[in-house]
Amino acid sequence: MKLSHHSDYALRTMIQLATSGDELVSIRHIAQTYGISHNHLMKIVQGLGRAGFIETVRGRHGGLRLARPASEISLGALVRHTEGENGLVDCTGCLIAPACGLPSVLAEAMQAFLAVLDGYRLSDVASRSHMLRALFDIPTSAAPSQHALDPAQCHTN
Amino acid sequence: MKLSHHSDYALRTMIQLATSGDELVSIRHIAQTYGISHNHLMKIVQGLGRAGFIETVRGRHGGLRLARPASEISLGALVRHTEGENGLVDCTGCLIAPACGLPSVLAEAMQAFLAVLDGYRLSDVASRSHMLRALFDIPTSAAPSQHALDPAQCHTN
DNA sequence: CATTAGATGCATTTCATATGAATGTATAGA
DNA sequence: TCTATACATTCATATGAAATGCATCTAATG
Repeated sequence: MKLSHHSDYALRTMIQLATSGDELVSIRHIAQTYGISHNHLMKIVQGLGRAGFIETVRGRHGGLRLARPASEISLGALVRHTEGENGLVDCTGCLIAPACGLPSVLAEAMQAFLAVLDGYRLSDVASRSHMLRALFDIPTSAAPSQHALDPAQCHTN
Repeated sequence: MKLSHHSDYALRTMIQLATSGDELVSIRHIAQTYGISHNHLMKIVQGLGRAGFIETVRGRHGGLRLARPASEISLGALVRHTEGENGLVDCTGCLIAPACGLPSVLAEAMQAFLAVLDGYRLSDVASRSHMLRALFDIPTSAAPSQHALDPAQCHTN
């Protein structure tokens, strides 16, 4: 059982945007950061845009930014969006479907999975902003939009 | 996020074996029940055998049966086996891996998922034995647990 | 010893996913 | 206004894991 690359890249994109604050970041730049296909990321971004997670700005100097603060974006909502809401198994055509107790158990397990993610927000997984900015090669001058609190505070470990 | 067909078929096989009691059931028969590839199911079965979930009997009138009572087989253990124990994402090569908070959150969610499955046993999802026996076309005379009767019933085609 | 059924390795096919290419649309700046 | 840049959209292609098929081996039964 694996998260699709689609979800993986969507989450990484969101982390990069969270770290970049109000700065616009281009799809090309993000794709280069992770060494993935520009075209592929484009489609993922469109999904994120349509779902209201990010804002996209066209034209020269365009790019992406979060539509809301990272602290207001639920990881559960993100994963629900990127993974779709379909069940873990497809029982259509299965002979024993009417008598099978599996779907309900799997649905319960899936709910538990998503419930954990609902308890975290984007800001929780992008909390090491100092380290992340270094990795993303963001100049420290371009501080994350809101108040710049003590960078030492960001370290969670 | 989906369970692999591999897991799906493994679980279905286990349900059929649970419903068949001590009777040996051939791989061919199970494959025909679900309309899937005999060869494919063979490999899944081998995995279940090596992991100690089932007993396999070679030779004429051979087949499969559960290695332990269905009430002692945990669904969590089964899914852990069929899905492997690898994480939901592969972070090797990801630039931000050292600062990324995602893996730990996903691991926690996965644990919650498996914890739910650990709370159920094979017998829980195969509990509608009367209905299942009808679907599997198991004669009601062949009681769920005990001895075999009519040898003619062994032939699957 | 012939038949049945699981064990195993290898080749092939299938299909969702990922990638690439081409074109359209919107914005900024010279 | 013109050009460069960047997101939007559609269609075509490539890739890789999963599934399937085939051949051969081992084991058990009558």
